[in-house]
Amino acid sequence: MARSKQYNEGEVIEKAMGLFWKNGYENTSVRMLEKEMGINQFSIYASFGNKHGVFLESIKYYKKKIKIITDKLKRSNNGVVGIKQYFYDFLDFSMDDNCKKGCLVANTVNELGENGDPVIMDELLNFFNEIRELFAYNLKQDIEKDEPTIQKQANYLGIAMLGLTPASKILSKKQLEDYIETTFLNL
Amino acid sequence: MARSKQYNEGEVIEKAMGLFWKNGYENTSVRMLEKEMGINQFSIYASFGNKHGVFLESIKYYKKKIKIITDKLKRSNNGVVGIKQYFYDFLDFSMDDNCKKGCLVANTVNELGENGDPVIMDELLNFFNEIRELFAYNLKQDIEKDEPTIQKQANYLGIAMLGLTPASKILSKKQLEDYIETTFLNL
DNA sequence: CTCTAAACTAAGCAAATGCTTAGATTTAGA
DNA sequence: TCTAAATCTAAGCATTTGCTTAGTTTAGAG
Repeated sequence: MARSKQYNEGEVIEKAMGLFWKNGYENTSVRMLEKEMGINQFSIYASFGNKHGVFLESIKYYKKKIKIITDKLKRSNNGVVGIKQYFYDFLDFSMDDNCKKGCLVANTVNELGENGDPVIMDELLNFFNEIRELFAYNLKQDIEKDEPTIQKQANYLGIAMLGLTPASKILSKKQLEDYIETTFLNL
Repeated sequence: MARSKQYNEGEVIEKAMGLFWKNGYENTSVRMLEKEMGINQFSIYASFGNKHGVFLESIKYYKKKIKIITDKLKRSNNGVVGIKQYFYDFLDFSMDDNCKKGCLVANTVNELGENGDPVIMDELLNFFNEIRELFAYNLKQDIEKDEPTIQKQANYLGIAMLGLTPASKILSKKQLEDYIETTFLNL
């Protein structure tokens, strides 16, 4: 009946996500997206409505991408040892040819703060809570821990995870590794 | 000989810092600064050169402002107990009529990343190191600790401090307090 | 008081922003 | 093969960005 799209929406969103991850929301312009995604502005607006829409899809794509390491943690059965491995896996995940991008979710929380769009902020808080619950699930494998301890430690590890993002932007890998080691010392 | 300035540079920088702290660098426009500082754009450029200059002065002013709580830590003689109090003091410091602004330094690290202006990034890294050294100084008061332990713990606490900023933007005060408690459990 | 040098106001600059629209191009079904 | 519908290109829209400049006001030395 008519012409078909000459691009794959998933593929172009992956590229968009890369830009947002590296530069943040405001510091990524539609012109930059156009160039990186390899399609015209018209096509961007036709597929995703507006810049906000491209960003929301990018967040979803990020979650899909990070699923590789969260699934690994889900399969792990070592309690706190598995979570510690998750921290190291995340360091690799967030490092892209020596460019420290941190976590897209943490970056966005930092940029938009509490004045950010409610739809986006809700998405981000949900992501944080999923990770926290996953930590709690794994901590339960350490049989000696009671429920209040598990919840406190899961919360602690969630925030420690968030902290890795600003830290990774100014510190050396050695310092980050020392940090992870000390973080898990008293659990 | 000529007209004198009708504003105090320190006073207007305090207001500028408030905006940068709340909104970040890119999300604060010169028009917004003009309004908040209460002076014309011409005066801004006459006093500080450009937006970048206003921001640098704002960072310096922030350091001066946070000195109140770092000085308190310097005077403290309780080792790790004093540092823990510093964490709580910082929570109060960064909370402004229920608006969670985090730490201006951490915010900027997050926004600009490693692509940020070298002069600014240097200023930020210096600030982090000063805090880390202050932590080390206080940790030395705990006589049972050896030097390598002190350095690792100081690094750990510095990053934990950084993490408080993204965390404060989505989590409750209770969660942040739990986090601080767990952070200091095994030090 | 006068005069000059600095500080003021406000209009305006080019460039970049998010988004739209007019028109050419392509493709699949009649 | 023709036609209609969806895609594409690229120019252009109003607004905002950081910064400048022309022209007025003001204060203090002589």
